[in-house]
Amino acid sequence: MTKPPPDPSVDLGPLDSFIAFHLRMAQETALRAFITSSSQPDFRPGRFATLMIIRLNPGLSQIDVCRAIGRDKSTISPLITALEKEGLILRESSAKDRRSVTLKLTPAGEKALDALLPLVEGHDQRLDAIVGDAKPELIALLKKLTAGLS
Amino acid sequence: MTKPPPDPSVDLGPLDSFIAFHLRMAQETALRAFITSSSQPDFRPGRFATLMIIRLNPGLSQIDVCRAIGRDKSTISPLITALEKEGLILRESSAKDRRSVTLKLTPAGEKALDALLPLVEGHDQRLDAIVGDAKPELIALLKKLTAGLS
DNA sequence: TATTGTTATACTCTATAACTATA
DNA sequence: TATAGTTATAGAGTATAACAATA
Repeated sequence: MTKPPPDPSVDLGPLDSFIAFHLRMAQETALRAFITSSSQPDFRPGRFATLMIIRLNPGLSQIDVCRAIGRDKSTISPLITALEKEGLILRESSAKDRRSVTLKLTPAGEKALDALLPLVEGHDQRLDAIVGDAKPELIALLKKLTAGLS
Repeated sequence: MTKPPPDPSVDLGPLDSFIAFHLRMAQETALRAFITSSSQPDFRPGRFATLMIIRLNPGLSQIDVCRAIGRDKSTISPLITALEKEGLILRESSAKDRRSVTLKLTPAGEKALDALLPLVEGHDQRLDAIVGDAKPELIALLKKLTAGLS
């Protein structure tokens, strides 16, 4: 059976006034909606975010990517390896620090990212439509939470 | 190595204006902060939410719990089994529908939940302090997202 | 036929720890 | 000593599918 939709008829008590609870519900629901709507089996938010960050910050290292998206280096390693195998990114060892690598997109990577962008934008427009004018404030609050809890 | 803190110096481009991205960052950060601060190995948000919902809605079935927290029944089953084994909840088969069970807390379950509550409240007060007056609006927006995407 | 609950299984995401190589 | 990256491994958390019992 599939995951049932949330049922507001149940009394949530204090849960209903917890930011953390609603944060989780919204995030999970949004992720699920995204996966369903994209229907691209090989396409997960982490892939997109990584490609985008590399495009915008060519030459950064893996550890920089980790910091940007808040993951450990061991989490990023296999993803980077996969993207390289698929010919979407290039790794060169850094001249300055030979422990680290510099990352950039290949032309194929640029193309792949361009193809994904409308998909992601389409999804986020659904979210935009739901929150309406409050979007800037919502994003500001979410950023404050992320920063304030780090 | 540990997960590094988010680094705002990286250019996120369009990512920075995606609700979904910040939703994910905030939720993950909040979860991590919660686990760190509670430092109760056996205590995870899902356990707390389940106990609380059963307290407030005694007599509901497992499928009702699933709907309330947006999980599949196969996800809830082992959790309910564990809570019963620990003597925190009681299951009786429903008189009305013998396929389903009715759930309620035992006295030990009430006590366990009471012990957990301050921990959870303490954590959410951290979030409250960060968002300040905007809390009601934030929760309203998150609920709208959850409802609108279901 | 549909639903409640269980179970087996698998998948995704994540981190820790131990390692190499460099700094 | 500390950091960048790899790899092996393990642990949450989740769902799908098949099933039994019941509706």
